[in-house]
Amino acid sequence: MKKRLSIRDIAQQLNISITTVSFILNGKAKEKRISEQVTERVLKLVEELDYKPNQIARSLRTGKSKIICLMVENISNEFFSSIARHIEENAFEQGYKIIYCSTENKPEKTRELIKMFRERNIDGYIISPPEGIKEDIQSLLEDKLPVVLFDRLIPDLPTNFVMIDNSDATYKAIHHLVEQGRQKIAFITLDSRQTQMKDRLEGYKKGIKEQDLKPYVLKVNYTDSYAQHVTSIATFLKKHKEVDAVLFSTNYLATRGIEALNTLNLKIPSDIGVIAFDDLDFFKLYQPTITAIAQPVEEMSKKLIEIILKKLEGGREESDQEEVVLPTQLIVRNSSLAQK
DNA sequence: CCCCGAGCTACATATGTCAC
DNA sequence: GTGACATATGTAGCTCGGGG
Repeated sequence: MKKRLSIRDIAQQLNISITTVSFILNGKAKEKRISEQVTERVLKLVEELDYKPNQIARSLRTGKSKIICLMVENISNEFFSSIARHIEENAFEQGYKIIYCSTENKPEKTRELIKMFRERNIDGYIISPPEGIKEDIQSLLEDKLPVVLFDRLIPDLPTNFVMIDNSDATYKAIHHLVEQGRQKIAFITLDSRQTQMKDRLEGYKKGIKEQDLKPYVLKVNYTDSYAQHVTSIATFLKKHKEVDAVLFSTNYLATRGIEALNTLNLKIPSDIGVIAFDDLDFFKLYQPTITAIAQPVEEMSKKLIEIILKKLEGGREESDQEEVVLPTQLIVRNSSLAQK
């Protein structure tokens, strides 16, 4: 069995100490006043032998892994994957790597993932938490591990977070639909106690109440399949034929909802107006184009990584909690416009 | 007193060794 | 067979020695 090259091999081959090699590889040659000759010889040999420091050993010594985990609901969702992409890029620039994983909104799976990350000495946690993991997050906080939540909060647990103004987002959407002459506006959402879902519902209700309209709300199960969602939405709309506009609380409910409208042969926007949450590429390309509530993905990502790095590098200075709430933008397209 | 760099140790965990 | 103790792993950070 071939043994992996270690820093010791480099040192022995050049007849210098391990420490010297370590200094040079960590960019401290100047600071430690190591001669240019030695520095060069080390770098050359490292290159020749293609030596790579053992990250496990390194993290054993330093207690740092230079890895941040990003736990999202579902990495295949375009919203989360584009957040992930931006975070990865920002982290990479700072010498950090990202590990993604999907919680699937399951507390048991999330718990196991957090446990695994702790055992692997992961430096920081960026999490969009499912319900039921308050204790786990709390224990991370107690151990002074850098944690930032995003997309949703855990009620009664003070943490760093980056969010959007969910209630304002749906409120503005209702306002726009009313402006376009819609009067029977339905809200299709998840049966969920997650804060972002509660807030989106609240914004809807506020808008409806202010306009003195009748609320139409459908709550579907998160765990239901694609087909089940399509059926539930179609059934709901068949039952409430007077509905003339639909606001969807997530991007996947919107795509499934559009499919439901197609099965019912309802035309957008003449029969029914549509607004989706999140600005997916699909909504720009679909005919008619779909009006969408866009989250500031780039800014959210930037903030997230900024906060986590600040906690990471800033030592243990008991810096206060960072609470960021960003505005959304309603991107008006054809699906919500008034009919002449 | 400075410069260069060698030597030692902590870190977490698994496996080995030895006395009983 | 069991429990106690020793050793090995790769690295970074600190201390300090030796030569000038």
